[in-house]
Amino acid sequence: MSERRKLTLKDIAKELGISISTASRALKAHPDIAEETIQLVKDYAAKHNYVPNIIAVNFRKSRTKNIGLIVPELVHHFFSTVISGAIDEAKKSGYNILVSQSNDHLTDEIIACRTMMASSVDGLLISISNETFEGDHILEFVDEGKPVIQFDKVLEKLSIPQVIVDDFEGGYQATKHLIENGYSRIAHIAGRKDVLNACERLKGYKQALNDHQLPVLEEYIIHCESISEEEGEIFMDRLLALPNPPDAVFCITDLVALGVFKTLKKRAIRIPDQVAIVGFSNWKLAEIVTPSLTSVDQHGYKMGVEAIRMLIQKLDNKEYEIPEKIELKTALVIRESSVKST
Amino acid sequence: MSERRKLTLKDIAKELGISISTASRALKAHPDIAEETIQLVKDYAAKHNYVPNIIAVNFRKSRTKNIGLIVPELVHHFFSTVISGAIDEAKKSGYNILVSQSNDHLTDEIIACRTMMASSVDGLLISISNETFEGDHILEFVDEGKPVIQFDKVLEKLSIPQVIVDDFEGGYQATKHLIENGYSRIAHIAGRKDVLNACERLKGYKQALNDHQLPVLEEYIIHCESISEEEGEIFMDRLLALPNPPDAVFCITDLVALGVFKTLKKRAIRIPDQVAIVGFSNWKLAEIVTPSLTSVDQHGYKMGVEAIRMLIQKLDNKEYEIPEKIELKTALVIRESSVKST
DNA sequence: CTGTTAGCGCCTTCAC
DNA sequence: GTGAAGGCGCTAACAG
Repeated sequence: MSERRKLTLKDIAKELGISISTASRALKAHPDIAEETIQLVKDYAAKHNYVPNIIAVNFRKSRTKNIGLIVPELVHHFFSTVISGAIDEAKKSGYNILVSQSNDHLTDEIIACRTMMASSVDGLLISISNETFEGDHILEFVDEGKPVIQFDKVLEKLSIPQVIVDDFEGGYQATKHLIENGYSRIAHIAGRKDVLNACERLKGYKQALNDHQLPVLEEYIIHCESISEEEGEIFMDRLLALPNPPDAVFCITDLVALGVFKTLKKRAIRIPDQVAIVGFSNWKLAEIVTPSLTSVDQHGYKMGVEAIRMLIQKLDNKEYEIPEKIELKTALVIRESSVKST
Repeated sequence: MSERRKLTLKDIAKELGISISTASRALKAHPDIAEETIQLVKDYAAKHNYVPNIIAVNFRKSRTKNIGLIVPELVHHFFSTVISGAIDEAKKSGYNILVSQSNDHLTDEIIACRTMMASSVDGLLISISNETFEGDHILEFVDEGKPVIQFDKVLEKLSIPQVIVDDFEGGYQATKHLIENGYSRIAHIAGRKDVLNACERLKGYKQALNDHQLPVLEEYIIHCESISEEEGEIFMDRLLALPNPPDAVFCITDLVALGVFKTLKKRAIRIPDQVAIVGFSNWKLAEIVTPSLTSVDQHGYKMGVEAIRMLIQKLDNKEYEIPEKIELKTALVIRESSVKST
């Protein structure tokens, strides 16, 4: 079993009575090595199953073939989907994905970045935490000449390429869908004011109302802090307490929508006949709840794939133009929670 | 900005008029270097923020400080929880986690293993696919002298250390709980006969019935193939068609339980008054469904932590004994689906 | 066509 | 207390 030392080029060279470099070149079928030498070496290598020492190769080429990937939270349907896409795509080019999480804390994110840097990944994919408003720790990568791609949650001012979803469009579509299905008093339980994605969704919501001659009412817009189920419950209660309560709610994310469900059920308010709901992200739970939840899909897998592609193109230094920003279209998945049964 | 070449030991040595080896030793505060030299070097290094080239260090030590982690499916609540624990724990010892997935296919698993091997991880954590009954691809790691730890879904015959959950106990507790809550005709929608975890849960179920003088009825036990929501629906229908249908169902996993929910709701059968349900894994969905689902928690995060600990102990070659098998206890999380409202 | 040489950056005997 | 030298495994420029 173990401890048979791995075969090296040196061993092959000695055994075959050739030089190390010839052996090296033969294995790569270098054009000016004799065909028969190539065969000789390749056969020997195959027979003794020679495997090049990757650590040495990487050292020589000063790279690792590893790509760092930092997300706010790993145990999260959307992000795990992105990771899944990133892994599958990276594999195709022989890259590995090294995952880390920030738990939505800036300090953790900075540590994760430094660790990634220390372990010498060739490049980085990052989706920033809710607490990240400065990106010096991210720029350190760029300063080292390592490419970085932001995805989903991005820091606009960094001027680092990004792969995002069209949150504005998503918000617009969700709201438009509600309007077209006969709802007119549409509230929005929004995200944090300081998070870009949330702002875009809010803008989309407002624009859709405007485009359909509906008023934008400030009392219909409530901003979350923790983006939790509890907030959904509480804020829905608050909305219902209004003199003129809404007949539909567009929620910043499915989890919040779930809280809204709870409040409505507790009060025996029928969904979608009395109040309609649309979520965002299209988590697994959207299909599970009763009634099932209409939600805006963000194409997480695709986002992972595209982000990796962009990064690998930069790494491999292909000459053709690489777009600095990819904006994926959202897809509204219409289910029961937003379509009246009549 | 970029392209300022990184500082090396050589640079420091030249600058300070000392030799490379002295610089190297000084940075590690080697005992027989003069205190003042140490200060000199350390100060210089700090001032010019010298960072050792990890790739070179790893090459020298022929290791990577990377640990491979292969799961059947990344986008899966339980596994992402395990990964999360593994990452957090590995970080503490300066190890990185390199994630890959098999999609529950043997071929993909083999490829993932080879890729991991090629990229030279120092060790491997693996949870096998449903199609894995031979483990030569896993043994290749061991042959290379790289430690491997199995977790959750393991191949018993490999005699490779494992971290698992006590599935037998989980099945036993779930069934016992149902019995104690007044249910006596308890069915089990089981997993595949060829998957160890599923067999253990089934054994636990049977044992609990035996211990409480209840008969084990073959018609109450149905084996899944794909472990899907659809199967839950179909099999529940089948169970209800029995002359003497069950009054409770213990499901191999929460997803299957969800299918059971659907069938019961479709037929307007009240949960848990007419039929009780217990799931397994305690996914997020268990708290979300109505009524909420009683489920057996597998402590995924802890499993990730323990598996990494075990592996790192092997890597760091600590001399004290390392248990070859850690069996975590399950925890029954009692919710509404299994407790009569009376 | 093939071999020699010179590193990549770091660590570690072995001398002095 | 410090330095010189060799080598980890592989690649590539430079000679023949």
